[in-house]
Amino acid sequence: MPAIEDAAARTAPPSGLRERKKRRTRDTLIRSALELFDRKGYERTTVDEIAEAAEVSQRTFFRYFANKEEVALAMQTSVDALFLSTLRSRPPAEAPLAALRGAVLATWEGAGEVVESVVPLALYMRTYRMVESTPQLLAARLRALSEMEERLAREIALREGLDPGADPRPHVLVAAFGGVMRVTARIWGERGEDGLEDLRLLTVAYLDQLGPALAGNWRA
Amino acid sequence: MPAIEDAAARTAPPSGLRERKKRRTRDTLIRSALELFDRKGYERTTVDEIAEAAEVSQRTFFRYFANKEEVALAMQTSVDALFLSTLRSRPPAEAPLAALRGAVLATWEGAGEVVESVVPLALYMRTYRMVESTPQLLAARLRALSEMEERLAREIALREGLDPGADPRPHVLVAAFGGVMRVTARIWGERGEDGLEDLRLLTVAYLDQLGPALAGNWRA
DNA sequence: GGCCAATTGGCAGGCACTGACATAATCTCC
DNA sequence: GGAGATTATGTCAGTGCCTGCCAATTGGCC
Repeated sequence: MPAIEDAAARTAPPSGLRERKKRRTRDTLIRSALELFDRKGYERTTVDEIAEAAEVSQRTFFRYFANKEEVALAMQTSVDALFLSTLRSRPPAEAPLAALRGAVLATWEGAGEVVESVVPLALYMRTYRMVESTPQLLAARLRALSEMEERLAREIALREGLDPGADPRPHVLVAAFGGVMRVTARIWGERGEDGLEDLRLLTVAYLDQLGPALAGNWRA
Repeated sequence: MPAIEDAAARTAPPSGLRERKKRRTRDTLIRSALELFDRKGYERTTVDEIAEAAEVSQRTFFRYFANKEEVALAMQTSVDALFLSTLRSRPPAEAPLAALRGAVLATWEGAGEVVESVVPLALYMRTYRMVESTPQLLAARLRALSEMEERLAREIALREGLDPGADPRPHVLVAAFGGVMRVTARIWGERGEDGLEDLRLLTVAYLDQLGPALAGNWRA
């Protein structure tokens, strides 16, 4: 059930009845879980409750998701996959940082559809914030992002025709980029704004500060 | 048991017998845990085994550490605290990034002592690598680093006389810096080198790539 | 309809973690 | 140096996450 398979399953047309049913079960589990989390909080929701709401056994839940965290992060995982494929389709002439920046913004354009096919967008946004404020979920999310960065670095190295094992720049760039993305996510979560548009603006503003922030002396 | 208290307890001279005994129990728990983790692996070590090795009840273990992850990361938490205080004692004239860079290197100078007072340095280094390769621990570690970054950003803002809520630069700088630190930790972990010196060299090399990596076009 | 493979449910059990209460060890003050 | 307050520890019972195992059900295919 890694992200790659999810993306494939979501992209490929559902072949038989079996596949379609699995997809439906999975989506139902996600929707049930996120609604319960939203209503009662993550920690006070048990896996049994999620399974019951989705009308499957607890055992089946764990066949779809390795653990409780995974279902909470399922939609973000989908968006991550979308981001990666968006990056791949960026014009090769773009500079690395520009490509990353462009890919984020483009992803958030199309993310709405992907999300809405499973859960209401508003619920997703509340989940996004819940992740930021729930220690266990934040930890899991950060780990997922760390794996994501590894993939991004490889992608950037590929674009630039570099060996990612030899040249540090892809890793360093992606690390800096990822760092900024996390800061904006956190700060956006702390503020009360629900809108995706606020998140976009914040991201752009912060990304544009990367250069100035690294400049030697701010007081000059 | 947050990092702040630990640092205080470790710095302040143990007042009474009670305090000394608590410190000893805590250190014994850490040592027992890290040795077991090193020998049998993190997941295959139970809290009961750790408690037994330290000759306390399981319940007592959980009075010293909120969870199994915490004891695994205890030493890194101490080093983090050392890093923060090292940063505070940096000359105010230093530019932000230079201060961070200087503080890391200085910290690793003094970290040996802090660590050795509880566990052998070699065991600590193996633990460091174990964290990188154990998903659950890595997640917890990344979360701790994220909190650390928040503190660092406040510290940088203080140095520069800025309002961290208004000026994005402290957060952005620290995020980029933290990103690079994580990349070096991961890459160092993937390679086979045990030495702290290798980690130092890698860190310096990667930090120096921050500027070039952000430059518009690498192929120019 | 009937065989094969995949999916699901039910159950038992391990392990992390918590609340409640009793016991034992330190501390304080006289 | 002992009584009483304070704090640390142990024991026990219980909850919830997660897994292995086997039986039952369901969809794919001839």
